Amino acid sequence: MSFLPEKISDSELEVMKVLWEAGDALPITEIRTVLQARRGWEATTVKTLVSRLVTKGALQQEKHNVFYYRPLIGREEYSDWAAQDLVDRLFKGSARNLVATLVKSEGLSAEDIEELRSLFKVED
Amino acid sequence: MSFLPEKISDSELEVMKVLWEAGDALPITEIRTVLQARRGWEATTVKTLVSRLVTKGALQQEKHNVFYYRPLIGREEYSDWAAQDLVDRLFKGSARNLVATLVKSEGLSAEDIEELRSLFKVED
DNA sequence: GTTAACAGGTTACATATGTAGTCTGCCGTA
DNA sequence: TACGGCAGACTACATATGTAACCTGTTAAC
Repeated sequence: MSFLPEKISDSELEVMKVLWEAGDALPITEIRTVLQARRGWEATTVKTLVSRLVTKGALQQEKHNVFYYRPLIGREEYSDWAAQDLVDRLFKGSARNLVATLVKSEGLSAEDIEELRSLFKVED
Repeated sequence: MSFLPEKISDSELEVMKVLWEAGDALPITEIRTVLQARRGWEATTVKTLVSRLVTKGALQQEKHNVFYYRPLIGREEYSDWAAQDLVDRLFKGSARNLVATLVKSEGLSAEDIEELRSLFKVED
């Protein structure tokens, strides 16, 4: 159940997102540029977060001219884990309860529901 | 969107759960008894967590012979918020994506899916 | 070739979190 | 009525997290 070496913090997650979006390993510069624009973070802040992620085993360093960083955890994988974690912590382990909550709380539009119905049909 | 005064940490959440389950305000003793059994926490640990929750505005103290603690945030309310937070942070703001993930990741049993279909019908 | 910018490494520092101890006063029981 | 236990208040301390500066060496541009 735990392909997650350690918890990824909120700020660290921002770094992961940049790499997931890129779909490829990136050098620090690239990551920094995105996060400077997106979050206003200083270069050193980004470097710290990246280092911590490497230590945690969430990123891998690849040496070229300069280090490139590659996610060792996929976005899907992480999202699945986070969803399951939420289910376990707050929905008594029942994914159904979570979905019911989303439906009731208007988190889903009519179109969403339409699309989900087809998803469910596939599952039959 | 934010009826949550501040973030509730994992350990603090355990305290909230005890009160949510009780469905009523409880004195420290009661909370401590449950968490000592459930998590092996010392009395002072429980007291610290309760204090922090009061400071955060998640619990209210009611003075009787002794303080009773009452949740100011309901479990439903918190769960809704946490679900939405997850959706925002990892599912691009689309609850549909989260549900799709749960379906794909086998988090839902055949019976779950059956029941959800009826939920969706109600939503029509 | 001298300088400006940046990579990589190290250090910093405040707040949050997990976990718990001390101290003081009251209250119920022997 | 003396004492043991617990409430409430305060303090403690390590690790995690958010955010960033400093230092040193390289590299690219002038």
